[in-house]
Amino acid sequence: MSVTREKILELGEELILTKGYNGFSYQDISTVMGIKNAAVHYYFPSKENLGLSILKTNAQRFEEMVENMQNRGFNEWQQMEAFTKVYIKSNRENKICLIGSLGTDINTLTDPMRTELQKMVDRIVSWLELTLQNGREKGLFHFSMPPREMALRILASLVAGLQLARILNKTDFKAIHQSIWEEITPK
Amino acid sequence: MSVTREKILELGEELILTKGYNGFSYQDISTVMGIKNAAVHYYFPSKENLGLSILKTNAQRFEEMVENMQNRGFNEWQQMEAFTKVYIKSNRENKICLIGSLGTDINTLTDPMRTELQKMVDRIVSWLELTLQNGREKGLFHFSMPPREMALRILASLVAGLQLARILNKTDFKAIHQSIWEEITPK
DNA sequence: GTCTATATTCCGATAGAC
DNA sequence: GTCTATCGGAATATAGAC
Repeated sequence: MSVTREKILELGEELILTKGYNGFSYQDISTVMGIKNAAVHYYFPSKENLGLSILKTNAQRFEEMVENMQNRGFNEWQQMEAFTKVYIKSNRENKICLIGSLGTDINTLTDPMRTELQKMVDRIVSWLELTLQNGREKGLFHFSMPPREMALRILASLVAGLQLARILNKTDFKAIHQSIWEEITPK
Repeated sequence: MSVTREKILELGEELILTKGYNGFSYQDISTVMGIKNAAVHYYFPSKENLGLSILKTNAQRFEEMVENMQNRGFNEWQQMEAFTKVYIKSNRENKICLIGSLGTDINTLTDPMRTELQKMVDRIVSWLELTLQNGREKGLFHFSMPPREMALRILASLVAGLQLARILNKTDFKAIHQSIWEEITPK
């Protein structure tokens, strides 16, 4: 696959996470790369096309991470740790996550993008739910509410944690991150 | 104050909560009102001007709510309930909140808007922190982490709860809302 | 296959009509 | 004071050059 195409995908994702889907243009990408904005249209005919590709890349990245963790024999606690570490990295880089960013703009997206976003979030919540449930059965986690409720609550905390940290202070994300672990760690 | 101006403020806020700050235009407002887009510029010379007014209106609305609750002698539990009810209403109307919406677009906002947003969120977190702390001292709430940590965690859950609910399913917000109360209700 | 010149539409904003 | 006609520029996208 072309290196230019890869670079466009990378820049596009970064722009969605920093300026929002409706807050960046092909110009933003092309000027950084030293080409004309229309050159970007060669690789991604429409902005929706680019957005969709970024979404699919992310969904795939998630699947690879899960697969990789299972190949390495990570237990549920280690898997949760790896998942939250992705968010810690985003916070360090002043980025929010794809879910929070596209969640804001969802009503301006086309159906294919909306569907892909739903699919990805649904998959992440299901994985979180299963990981929490299995981990609790093994005594790695402690909580009393239904696993899906806990999964949604943790994901929500992480997603908006990044947004709040960008508005207020980076260290506020650490507090939110810590509170999650305080809630599920066995006493 | 002019009724046209009021209507513009109302529509502008709704658009920020449904399509995002960079996802709506003066056209969206003017067509609904049956006027030309330039007429909106008479009341709000620039989009930043409109955004700032919407932010200040919201901050003021929050202060009025707090004042009103204290005048009525609401205890901390009742105050928290009233606060979360605002989010339940937003969820019913398929809207996210101003914090989540502008949090996504923060890097595309002007300094005055960013400052106003920070001020508002800071105020809400401080109020939440104090309410949680006082309520805990009275035995109305039960939690072990620092009040500010809990305040950030609850706000994050509410903010992204709306975003997740819009992506997945309205009922998912109810699960998140319930999990908050399960966490702070004394056993 | 890769990119540029160019078209089209829409956005935010100004000057001026009533 | 209230609104419209209109502008300059930016955004997305196409046709065609190399």
